[in-house]
Amino acid sequence: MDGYDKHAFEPFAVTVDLAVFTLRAGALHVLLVERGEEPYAGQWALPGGFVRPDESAERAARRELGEETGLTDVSGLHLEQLRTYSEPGRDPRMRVVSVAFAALLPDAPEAHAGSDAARARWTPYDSARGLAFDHDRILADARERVGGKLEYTCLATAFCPPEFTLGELQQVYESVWGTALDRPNFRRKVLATPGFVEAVPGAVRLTGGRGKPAALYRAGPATALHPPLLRPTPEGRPA
Amino acid sequence: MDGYDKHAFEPFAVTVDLAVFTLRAGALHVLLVERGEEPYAGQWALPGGFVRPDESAERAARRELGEETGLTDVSGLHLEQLRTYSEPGRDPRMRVVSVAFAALLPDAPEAHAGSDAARARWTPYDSARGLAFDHDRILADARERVGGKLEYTCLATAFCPPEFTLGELQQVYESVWGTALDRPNFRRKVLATPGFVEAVPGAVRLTGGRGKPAALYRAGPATALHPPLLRPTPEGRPA
DNA sequence: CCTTTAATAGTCGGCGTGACTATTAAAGGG
DNA sequence: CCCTTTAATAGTCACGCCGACTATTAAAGG
Repeated sequence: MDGYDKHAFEPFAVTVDLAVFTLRAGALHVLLVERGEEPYAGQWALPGGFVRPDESAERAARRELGEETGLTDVSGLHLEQLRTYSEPGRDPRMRVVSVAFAALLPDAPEAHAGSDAARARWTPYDSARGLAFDHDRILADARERVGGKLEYTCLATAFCPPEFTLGELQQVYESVWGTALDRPNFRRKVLATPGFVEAVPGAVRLTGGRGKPAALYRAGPATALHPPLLRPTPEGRPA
Repeated sequence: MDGYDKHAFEPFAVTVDLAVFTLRAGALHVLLVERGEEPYAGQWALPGGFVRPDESAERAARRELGEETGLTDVSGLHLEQLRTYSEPGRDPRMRVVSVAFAALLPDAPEAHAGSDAARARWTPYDSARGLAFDHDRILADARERVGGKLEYTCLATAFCPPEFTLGELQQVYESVWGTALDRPNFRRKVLATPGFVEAVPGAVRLTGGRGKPAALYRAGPATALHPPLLRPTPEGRPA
């Protein structure tokens, strides 16, 4: 922040990159766009774009989110700054630093190819490899961050529609963490956390097949989880 | 990352800002510099500077850290990217986005005024208010992040010299969290976590006054804490 | 009406942890 | 040289959370 008059001011391009997650058929999916131009033409990449001079990175990210998903209202969606990637050479053409964001969508509307991309597609997380630039790394960082936030925040409800069943909420955790959870224990934990979810009186959702319909819940006012809901460790990681 | 040919490329200045913490006399201190030029001339600010064209933000932060602290070797110090601040207008002169970092120092060598700053000083955290730009906000975010990381990582040893007592380690937690901890419980917890600390056989440190000298420990190989060492909640925060 | 499916309710033991008390070790003063 | 002081170290106890598991209930479909 200091020394404008002593050092030369070096211009950078500033972009945002978005890791947009959603759940489809119980599996974690991420929004990818196919690049139409060199470099990496024809390869898949995270959606993103330039930050305009009159907007913050957060605002640019939300604007891009609307453009790429085709959603008309993205104001309520959870958008979280991950970190900034600034290695020289991460873009072969010019010096560009990118502020990465993670976003969570309840439903998955069909992707709209933005102005710059050839195509856009929801891709299962496990199939999203070999992305352009350093986007493999960004995507992995995003998933790790979201997984961690599920532990100690109420973020999981951001993946769900306004009214959801506890089973659906559990699927959020299982998909992001990649582990199975015990249903009664999950239920007990969620209901014991004040303000996490609140019951919608009398409302039920048919499971599609047979069996008892599940009760519906809404996201509560709480944002933090005390105590946290820790993901099962495949044996503690000492290092 | 897309659309270089369709949108105008807008240049930004990219800087790093550093929240450098240390412990002095058992209290959390932060490194501040006095601005020599407008705007905010005469006010205190976080140290920082421009990212050069050939370096990443991390590298720029480490370079600035060396310049401002006067330390000859900053390679082993913990440096962590916080987030990026990009609000238009956060600098009245030009469009500048700043990548903020937090750093932890074991000892507190006297501060060297960098090339750009009038003075540099270690300041008690509680007295560090009214900083230039949005640095009040950055500093608060940094403290919150460091406090959180103490819960589930072994970061606390980064505040300590190579060999330290458990009492010193406890002071790290108490200073950053601003709460008192029960000594026997803290000791039990730390020693029960494999790889957090390892005893230095036979070595002791005089406490300065009377009383039994404390045993010395070194930082262990672990980086994560399982289970976490949660800070006492002044009654759970539901919202 | 019976079967099926899944939600919901309840139990039990272990472990981590907060609160607390007791003991030990060593430095410094008299 | 002993005795006081100071702080480290050891140990106890009960509560609460949580993982693992079993039992019951409710409703849809054949």
